[in-house]
Amino acid sequence: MTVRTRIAPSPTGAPHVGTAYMALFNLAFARKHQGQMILRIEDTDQSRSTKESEDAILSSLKWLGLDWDEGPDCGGEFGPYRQSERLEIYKEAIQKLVDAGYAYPCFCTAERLNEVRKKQIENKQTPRYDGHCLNLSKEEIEQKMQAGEPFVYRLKIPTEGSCVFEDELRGEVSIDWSQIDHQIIQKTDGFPTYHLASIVDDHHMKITHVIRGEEWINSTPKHILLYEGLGWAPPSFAHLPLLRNPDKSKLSKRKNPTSIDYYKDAGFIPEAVVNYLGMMGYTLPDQREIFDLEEMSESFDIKRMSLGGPIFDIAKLKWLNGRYLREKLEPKDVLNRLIKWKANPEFLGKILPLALQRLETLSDFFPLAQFLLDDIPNYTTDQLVGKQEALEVAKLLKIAEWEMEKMLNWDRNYLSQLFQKIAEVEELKLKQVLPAFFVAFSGNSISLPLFDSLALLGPDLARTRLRTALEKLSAAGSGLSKKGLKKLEKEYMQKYGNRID
RNA sequence: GUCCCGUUCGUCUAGUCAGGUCAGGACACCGGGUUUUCAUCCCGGCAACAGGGGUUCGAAUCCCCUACGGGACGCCA
Repeated sequence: MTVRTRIAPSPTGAPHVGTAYMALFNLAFARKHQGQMILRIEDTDQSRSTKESEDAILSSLKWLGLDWDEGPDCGGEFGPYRQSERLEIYKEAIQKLVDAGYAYPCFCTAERLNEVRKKQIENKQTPRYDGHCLNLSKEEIEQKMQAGEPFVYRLKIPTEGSCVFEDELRGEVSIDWSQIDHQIIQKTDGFPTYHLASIVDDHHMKITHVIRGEEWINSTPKHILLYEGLGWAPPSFAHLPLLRNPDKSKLSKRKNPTSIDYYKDAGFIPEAVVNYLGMMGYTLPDQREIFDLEEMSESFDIKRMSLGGPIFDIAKLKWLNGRYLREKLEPKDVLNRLIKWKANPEFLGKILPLALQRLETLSDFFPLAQFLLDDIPNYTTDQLVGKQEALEVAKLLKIAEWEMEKMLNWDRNYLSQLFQKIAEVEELKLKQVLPAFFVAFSGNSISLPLFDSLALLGPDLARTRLRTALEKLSAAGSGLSKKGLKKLEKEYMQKYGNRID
């Protein structure tokens, strides 16, 4: 039997290093066993999935050199590789599950479900569907469906006993069925949820080994049950540890740059990033620390994974990147990388119009442009705060961070509108709002036009700079307190609308 | 709250499966050397088996309990 693994990113945001991490290990495993890795797009959430995100994820993984054998871009024997194009297959599976008594329609409204959940939490129970629609008669179901009532399909969970499965890394895992919710497998919009779609696809795409994040352990019983209901043999499961923030929580963009694009923009080279990810939770048998995917694959043994969640340490990544630049690459290669990165006519050409009026000699150019080439510019907290109140500055920075997350398009126009809006809502003049941002983004109170610069800087570096500024304020004791942050968040939601993550 | 998973230097980890070398390496940090500065490079140092109980001649390693950390509990994935 050919080993087949997969990565299944959801195209709902920036390409995440966690996706790259999973891709790397899936790939190493597949390569070791002369198998294939496929890439499948899990776009069953119609409201959040975007083509832009899908393209960004594919191109980031390619940049890293983590390539797949079958996928939406290159096709393959078991396509299509985009779940939104496989709806008929899921419909069929759901019908099969209903017929076999493993799934049932549910007509409960969101309001009722919220209420039930609220009560359960109050009573310190695990929130779980109460089985209300399980008791509907055939006639009732038919009547409701005929009347066009919206409904979902749920998975029927055994009432007693437990699900025991084998995790390749952890051994036997046992979870009581009483802990498992009657998972929705088809939503009101007719789309399947992740759980259903992924197991149907894994089966049809002949996936033999599901290697995924630890966050999925608790839903594995649902998946096993789905396999059973469909009469299919489940693949083997291996749950890898999750990458962590320095505070040990799951890696998140609030606390750490998580976008692969950030590392690209900040001047890391793909080989070093991949190598670094490979040493998170894993060591080669001979303990060498410089290695590429091929070397890793040769000796790869998933059993060597260590299970404690590794903290993503940018300092070590930088050291490793440095070693690549001076040991693995020739100077001419470094030069080529530099050119490909930002030292090219396209990029510099975009900066030039912004700097031109400020030039007396050519030598004035690079100092002005420097902050667009830097990872993080240098400045003091005093410079950042200027003549304003430190706390006000912190609030503005935080609001901008939240607002930037809502941006669909990263261009000058949207950025300009963003700051206009903040000025308006905060009842300030734009020139009162901007000084701190000049310093946070450029390291200087005098700089190139802000919005144009930000457009060139890109969302990932921009966000990191905001976070750095906020951290500087906190370190100086003049940042937002936990309480202050909560209050600000509340005010923000009133004045600017909901936040998105 | 309930359940699941985890726990070796500050961080990444080797050693655990087949109990028996001063618990090894790397990052960071500190000190020294090379270098006109800095960086690189070289040398040295600091620093860990979460706690308790068992099993054993012997436990980081096997078993149990506790603590701590993380994750899951969505018509998200």
